[in-house]
Amino acid sequence: MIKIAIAEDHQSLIDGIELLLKYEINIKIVGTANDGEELLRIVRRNKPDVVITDIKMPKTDGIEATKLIKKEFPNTKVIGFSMFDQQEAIQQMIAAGATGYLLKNSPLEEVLNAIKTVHLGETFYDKNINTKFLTEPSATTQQKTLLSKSEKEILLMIGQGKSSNEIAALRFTSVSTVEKHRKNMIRKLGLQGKGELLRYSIEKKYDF
Amino acid sequence: MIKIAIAEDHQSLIDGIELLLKYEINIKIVGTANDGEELLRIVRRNKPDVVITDIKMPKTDGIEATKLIKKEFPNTKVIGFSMFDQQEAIQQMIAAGATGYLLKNSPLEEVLNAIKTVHLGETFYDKNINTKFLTEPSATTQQKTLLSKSEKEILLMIGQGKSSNEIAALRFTSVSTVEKHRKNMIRKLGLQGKGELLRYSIEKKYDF
DNA sequence: ATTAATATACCCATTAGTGGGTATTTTCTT
DNA sequence: AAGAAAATACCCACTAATGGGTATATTAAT
Repeated sequence: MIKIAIAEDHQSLIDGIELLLKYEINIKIVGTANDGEELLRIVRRNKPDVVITDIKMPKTDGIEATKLIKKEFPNTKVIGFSMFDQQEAIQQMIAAGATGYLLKNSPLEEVLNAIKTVHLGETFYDKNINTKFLTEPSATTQQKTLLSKSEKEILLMIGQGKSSNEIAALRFTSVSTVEKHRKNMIRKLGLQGKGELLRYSIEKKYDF
Repeated sequence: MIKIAIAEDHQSLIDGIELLLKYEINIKIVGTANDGEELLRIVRRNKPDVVITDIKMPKTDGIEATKLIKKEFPNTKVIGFSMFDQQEAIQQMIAAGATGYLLKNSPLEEVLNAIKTVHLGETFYDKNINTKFLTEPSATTQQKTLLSKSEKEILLMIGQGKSSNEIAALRFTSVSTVEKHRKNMIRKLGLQGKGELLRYSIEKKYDF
């Protein structure tokens, strides 16, 4: 019996997966969540063998949730689930400890294949994922260390519409520091133009 | 027997709906599509009684598709399907002829309720939709003529990351004019702060 | 323990965008 | 033809963001 937990902010999709797994006698759904915090509670309580989690979720995102799950329960297998073939998101999920990845525009039956595969300890990546970069550590390493912790934190706030002034106040640092981080990010990401950092942070929220 | 067509760019969700409707003896899925053009072909070929369509889709979006369907087949009922409670999107779908609207974060069973309801000629709106504005024509009318032609054109370019300078050059007008249009839009939309117009234009693209 | 990376904070200069005006011409509506 | 709405274009002033520097303390990695 494989115990499954699902986290995904679209209830309709959870319901679809539940329907799919309903008649699988050796698979049981032990919990579903619409955000990362709820997922964590379910995992701690029901200790599933396999977790399927969306990346973009309220409160705690899938990447953070995966890190925490793997830290507490290293034997629990995690399968990432998202809209697009976003190299960065997939890399981060794998770095966080996921051993499977599914895309939402693939047939639902793939969920079943993925569950069975990762439960055996193997990796499962959706056919539509460009797996080239997974074997090329060069590109991977570059991308991985692109943005630092503070930079990501600031980028998130930029995406929430906050100005450098507001961000500085919230972080108890000077405006110059925030501006410095902005400039460094612009350089690292190869952007140019006034609104481009804002655009980048907004689009990142949606593209996975 | 109610004949259904589904258009939705996430195959997994289509599969979920198919599973749900599988054992409904008086409902039959006559076709599924991942974009608007495909949906049109299915509707012309199989003449479904009820169409369930996502709004944000490749090629032809759900609003356009609905207009074309209702033009050719006025008796076909259309149910809109999208992520969020976006007033504007819902209004446009209703204006295009939809008589039902579902949100993706609602339980999948709602799909069944919606199909049965709209098939009877009634309207069905998801419980989580704020339906106030549907009964208040004042707000509706205001919104419809909010932005003028030039303003929309400029807003689109802003969303593409163009600066006022670039927009002015592309439109063969002065920068002051573009800036004036920006200010008018900011006033009309009730925005404030530097990046907010950019954010508005970007989010408009994604939020439905 | 030493080095590398990150976070902190400032300097100066420039530009894009915003806020608040006015005014003229063009286009649409009736 | 008259009036309303939209598009055009400018004024002044202000702020936030960017580009390009430097410098020091703190953290992380080896």
